[in-house]
Amino acid sequence: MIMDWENQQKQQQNQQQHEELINGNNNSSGNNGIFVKVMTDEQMEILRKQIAAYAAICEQLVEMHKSLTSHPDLSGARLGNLYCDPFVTSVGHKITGRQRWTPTPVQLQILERIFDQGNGTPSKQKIKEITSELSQHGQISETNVYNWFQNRRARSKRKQQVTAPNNAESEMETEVESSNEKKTKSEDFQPQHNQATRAEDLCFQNPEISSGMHSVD
Amino acid sequence: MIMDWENQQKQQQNQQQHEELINGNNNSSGNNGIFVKVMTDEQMEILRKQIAAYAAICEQLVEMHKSLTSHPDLSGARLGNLYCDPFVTSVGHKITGRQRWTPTPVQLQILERIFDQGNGTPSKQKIKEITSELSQHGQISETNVYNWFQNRRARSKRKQQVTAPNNAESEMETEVESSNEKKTKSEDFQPQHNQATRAEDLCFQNPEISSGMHSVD
DNA sequence: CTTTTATGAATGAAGG
DNA sequence: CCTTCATTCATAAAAG
Repeated sequence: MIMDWENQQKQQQNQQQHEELINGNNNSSGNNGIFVKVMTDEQMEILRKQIAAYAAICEQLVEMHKSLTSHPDLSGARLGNLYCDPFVTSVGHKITGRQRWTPTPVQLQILERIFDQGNGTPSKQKIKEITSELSQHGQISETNVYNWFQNRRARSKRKQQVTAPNNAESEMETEVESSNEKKTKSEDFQPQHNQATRAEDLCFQNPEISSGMHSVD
Repeated sequence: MIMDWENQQKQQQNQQQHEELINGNNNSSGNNGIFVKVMTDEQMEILRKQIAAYAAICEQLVEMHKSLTSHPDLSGARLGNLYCDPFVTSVGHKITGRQRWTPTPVQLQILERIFDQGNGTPSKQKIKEITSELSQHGQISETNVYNWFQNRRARSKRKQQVTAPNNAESEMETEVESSNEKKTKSEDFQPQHNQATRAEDLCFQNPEISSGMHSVD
């Protein structure tokens, strides 16, 4: 469930691998069950609802916030103070200080979006704009943005190189890649047991996934 | 400000569904093949991040309200209900875990041997060779080898660092920050204090909020 | 089963 | 741009 993912994001919890056994739940025919990563319609629907729930919560919170804050000064920068955690106040020094920037999820999404827009050349001016926008979502500098794009491109390239190192002279279909290489992980290594079936593209990047997803049924 | 998350929604990515007909060619006993959605690892990763982003946003908003309103229970409790999703249980567990390469004893032995030979930087070509050799003893990829050497070197170095500094230990009051002391780098960005909007780092990290928000099960 | 540790992998930043 | 390093994250394995 969702919780598991969040736990992963936070700290190490024990968790175990789980592969869905297809056809294991609705059919007892002699179908020996293959292990793949797969979602049934039911699960898709569940996921959709879950995400929709998140979206709804966000909306509600935004609304609540809007109505609750009739004071203009309460918004924006003030929010940062919410995060005054015991660490900072107690030491006020370097304990909490992480020396390297880490993009917030929101920032990351924006960055990814910009990256996917194809304008592979983040010009100096562009960087400024982006930085400006992102700074509304957390501390950031132009250097951070620059580095991010630099790394993003390099690594996306390297990954492609691994994926298709076989073509030397024949030109492949060099389209469709921009949308394809937004993924960030999962390399070419083979898990010891079994590899999942491959499929075409599925893009869940958009929160409006909900409308898209249930159209399948 | 923070809830500019509408921006995220603007990101119109091409999203499409893909249905995989599993066992559709056989199995006509009652149910003629079921449609399921197959997701690749990358897609799973994307989804995971997407949801994590939502989670982070929601958490931030929740915190925000707790502070802005005098009734922390108001927002908190209400929100909890939104998560009461009866369906979650049907998915039950995580859909897919990320898997990682684990060197076989033989592979490990070979790697250690090569590492001890002193060649600190296995070039790309070298990596290929090593990978080739190791693949005879189990599933492996160049990336795995690359990572292994990276990690091996880094950790070997760190260990030395801990063992070596036995000289001039006069004021070992605040130890462990040895690497931090010489961190006179250009702090282009502000080491964030109260402005942080990163859920991973601060108060949101504790499971309490999570459990509060996810009153599933 | 839960907690801890070891380690593969991801990634921001520096160097060239 | 590309490579390398340092740090952090996530998880398989080990310990309790």
